[in-house]
Amino acid sequence: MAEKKPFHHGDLKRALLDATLKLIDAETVSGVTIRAVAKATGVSHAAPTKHYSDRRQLITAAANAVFGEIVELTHQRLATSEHPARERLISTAHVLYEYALEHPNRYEFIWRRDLVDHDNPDIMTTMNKLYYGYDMPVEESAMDTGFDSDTLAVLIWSLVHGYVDLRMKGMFEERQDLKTGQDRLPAMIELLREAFFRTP
Amino acid sequence: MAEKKPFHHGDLKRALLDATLKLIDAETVSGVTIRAVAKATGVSHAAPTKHYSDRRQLITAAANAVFGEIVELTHQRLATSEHPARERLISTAHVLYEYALEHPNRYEFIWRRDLVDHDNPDIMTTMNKLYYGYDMPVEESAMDTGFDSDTLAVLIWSLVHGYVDLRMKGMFEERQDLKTGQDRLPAMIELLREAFFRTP
DNA sequence: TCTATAAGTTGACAGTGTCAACATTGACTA
DNA sequence: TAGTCAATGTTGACACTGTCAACTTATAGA
Repeated sequence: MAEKKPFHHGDLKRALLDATLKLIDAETVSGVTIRAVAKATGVSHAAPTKHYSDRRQLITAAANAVFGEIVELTHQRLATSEHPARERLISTAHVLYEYALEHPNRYEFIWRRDLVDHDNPDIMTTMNKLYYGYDMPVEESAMDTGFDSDTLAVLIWSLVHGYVDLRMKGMFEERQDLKTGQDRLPAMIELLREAFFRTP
Repeated sequence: MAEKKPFHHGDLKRALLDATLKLIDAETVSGVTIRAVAKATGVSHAAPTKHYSDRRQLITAAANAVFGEIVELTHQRLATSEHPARERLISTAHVLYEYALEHPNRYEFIWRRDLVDHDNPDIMTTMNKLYYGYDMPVEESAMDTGFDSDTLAVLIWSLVHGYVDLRMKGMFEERQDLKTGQDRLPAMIELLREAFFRTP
């Protein structure tokens, strides 16, 4: 019990990142102050600046970690999902959807332009992996249905992101007529299935 | 030129709101500090607290003004749009889209839960007017196409909002394969037209 | 005319990010 | 093995923020 505080932390950079994610989960990204992260890691208030030059850099690193998780889950899901292209496409949509519902605070902050530097090299690398995961089934689906693949990709992305975003913001709960059905994505997916994938 | 500063401003509450919107347009919502708004209005740093108890209340008032504008535009557009329900529905989508592209900073901040109190009575009143504008053509379209109207409404909202949101965040510019087509909503709308509105 | 109160001002406080100056440690080199 | 230097951490300071209490000024109504 004598070994209290070694001057050097060992892996402070990683520890700061973990503390940041924990704070985001617990009290949204606005709870992430440099000083709070430092305190949570048991280190002086200015120590983080030695590893992350900025608050923005710290939060950007956290966003990169989150995007990484989503990439991982997407690739996993694609590896195990059914063959037909339309089902693979829908699977990728569900990954995003489920992650957002399970980690709302994380899903919210990764899109904050003021807090996350989306031009950061690491982020861009992660993003490309993400695109790769989504593009594959999109291409297949497009060939299947005869629709323009770019448009189809943007449509799926927009639809899922938009629904998740608005839902997290409580838009749909306010409406009396929409109050009942909480989980509306399945219905929307079904509607898309009918619309896009019915054989003519 | 002698009449410099009357102690009472006259309509400071309104002036503060205008200054807030101007700041949002000029440098995003993060530029809206109480003190900056006060200075822009030529008033002391604590004066705003007499009209808006909080920074949050001030920004909420600004959001209410923006939602009001969107309501106004929606109703205008519906009054002049073509009769077929599908076209009226698409018109409402375009209102949101065009407003967002013209005033990106405004469209961005109105959804910020941490800055805007969406439970505020004024906001809720404005929201209801907004829903009313969208619901009317949705109902008609649903009857036209045989799809569930709630699902259709959520789908349109989600799609437009999602596209606008992701586009503003630069998601689509990063992709080499999507770099060319900047304005992709028309194509998506066309795709929806084909998918939903083709007569079976 | 008097007075309560709405509307503004001033000064203070704690919390924030960030920087410069200093202290400690460990790794590399001679 | 000794010595040095860069990396890592600490401390103290600064300007800026939102917010509050205490004070001042002007206005509306009795």
